Amino acid sequence: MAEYSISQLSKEFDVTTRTIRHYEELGLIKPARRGQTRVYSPSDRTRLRLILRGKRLGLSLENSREIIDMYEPGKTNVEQLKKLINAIQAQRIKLNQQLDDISNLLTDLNQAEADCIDALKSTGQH
Amino acid sequence: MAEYSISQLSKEFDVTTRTIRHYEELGLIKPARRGQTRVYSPSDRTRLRLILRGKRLGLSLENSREIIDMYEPGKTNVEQLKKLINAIQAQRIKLNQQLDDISNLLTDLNQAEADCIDALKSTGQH
DNA sequence: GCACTACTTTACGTTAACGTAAACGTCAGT
DNA sequence: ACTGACGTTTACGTTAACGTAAAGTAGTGC
Repeated sequence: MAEYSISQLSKEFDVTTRTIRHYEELGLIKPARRGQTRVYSPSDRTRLRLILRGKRLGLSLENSREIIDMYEPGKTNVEQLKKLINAIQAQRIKLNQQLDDISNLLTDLNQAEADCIDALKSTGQH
Repeated sequence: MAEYSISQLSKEFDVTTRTIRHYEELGLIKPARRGQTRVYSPSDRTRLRLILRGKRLGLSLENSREIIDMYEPGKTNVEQLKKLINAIQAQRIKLNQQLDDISNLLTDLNQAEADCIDALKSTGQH
């Protein structure tokens, strides 16, 4: 019914509730409240997903906030938009660098694995 | 002549000398010494490159050390080799996840940028 | 009514990855 | 002999991203 508790999200994404509250302290998520209890909307859930994706990519939470905020039009200020486009471009460059890194690392891993397998073979064992 | 000073490497890779020494404290690089001065070989330089690549991918230094150590045959112990192959496989899974993340993020960025440009157009400005 | 469970706030603790400062050695140039 | 430029060690400081413990609230089952 498009509504989540903190422990539900915590289980779904395998993070502690402390972590989720921490993101709120930093202003990354702003769940509604029923009484004093946090109530998360699908949109809140999406933000959490994006934050965690950012983490997997090695972004800081501050960095993730900026990126996530790009998706929300909000400020229709021209200068703001131009800044955003620049930020997007910068981010794209970083990501392409990461793609390159990953590609190289994968190649290296293949090589390392092949070496391992060779070494295993030469021991006569399996 | 296949030999580098700490400041040379620091400039080449745009990190501080403190950072390079820190990696040595953690046992990630073991440069030779001329007197008490550090002397880096091409192999040391490569290790540094790999560490920094790991950083860009969001790996911990500890994590990077493990990966880098995969490249050096060294232990021809069968169990060791099998453990390495497993580690490599795990790493590969993480990297493929990252590839997915990046691909998604790039798509999102394209969308965000398109939205920005649309917003700019509608203001009549350029 | 009482235990249980899930939620809350407050606040100090911890770890990784360096930053930064102090105090010193060594060699090249003037 | 003095001044930089570059190197060294030692050691405390800092920031991000939570962990962890304490103490309280609020509904649910029996």
